[in-house]
Amino acid sequence: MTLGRQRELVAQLRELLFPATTDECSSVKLETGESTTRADAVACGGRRRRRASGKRAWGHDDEAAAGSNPQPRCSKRRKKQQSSSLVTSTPDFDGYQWRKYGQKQIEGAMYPRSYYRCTWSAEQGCPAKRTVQRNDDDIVNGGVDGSPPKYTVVYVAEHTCSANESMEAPVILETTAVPTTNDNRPTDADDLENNVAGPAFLAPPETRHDAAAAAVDAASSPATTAFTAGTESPATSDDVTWSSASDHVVVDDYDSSWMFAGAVDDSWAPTTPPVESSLVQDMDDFTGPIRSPVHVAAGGCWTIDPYLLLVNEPITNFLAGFSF
DNA sequence: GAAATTTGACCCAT
DNA sequence: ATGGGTCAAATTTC
Repeated sequence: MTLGRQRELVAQLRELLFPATTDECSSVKLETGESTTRADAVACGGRRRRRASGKRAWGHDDEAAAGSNPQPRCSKRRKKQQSSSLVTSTPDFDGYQWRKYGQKQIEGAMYPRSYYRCTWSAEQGCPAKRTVQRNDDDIVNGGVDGSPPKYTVVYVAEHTCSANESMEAPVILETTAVPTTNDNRPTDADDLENNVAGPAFLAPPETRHDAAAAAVDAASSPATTAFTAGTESPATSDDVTWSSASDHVVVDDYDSSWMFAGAVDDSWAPTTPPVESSLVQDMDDFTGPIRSPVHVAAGGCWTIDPYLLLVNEPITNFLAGFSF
């Protein structure tokens, strides 16, 4: 593979992983499409729904809701809005913090679709949303060969939230469990911790708990574990079995896991041999966030360090995990 | 008690 | 009429 080709693939990957950071960081969206939303539809009379058989008396709800929701829903027509989608086995690791606001069983789909909006949608009016749905073919591919389940993630609208935690902190694209102590890391890694994944981005305990479920979920891959901070797992872990093989970092060329595992290891300890199992934390022992230096600041946006991507060769294998 | 998630109802586009 | 997206009360979790 030529360097140029690799860079091209890196650019594509960046688009996939940061579909919302389009202004400075990207200009192309892969697999773009149209989706609908009411969130930013035209202003109108502000009609509000009323439950026919509410679980609670409504009476005051119109006023209360109007007070809590400064931008009452008022659309008469859904506005077409551009979206981008990708297929990934690690849907959580997109660098933003999301709050789930709904889940629905989709007609003809085996798994429900989860709806998320930016955590800062209320505070900052960020319109970004996404849906996550596990692919149907997981029942065939995921359960037999041990490959992680794939999720189709559709992003709608771009983040307008300012330089808050979601941007200051990078994507936690970690797929390996790394001790949170600094003992095993060089100074530059410490800097990365402080600057890239500072305390501001540490997920609240409950979120980390959910992320742990995601980790277990992603751990269905024989080679890796996954973890994130700030997002919750769209998948349930009840259909996942924990693999003890995750105790070891193994570069897996099947999906994205290989990249982050290997890349992280190389960057966190550039002068040392590949991480040993002793450096990898058992999920059972995991108590803190996992940080990844895979993403670096570039032009005000968080992006992927091309070097780290190029550390490992089989990038095409990784990219094959996405749908183009 | 606060925050996040769950879940059934509601609403709109097709 | 129906499917999909959203709301918001109830529930769960910490």
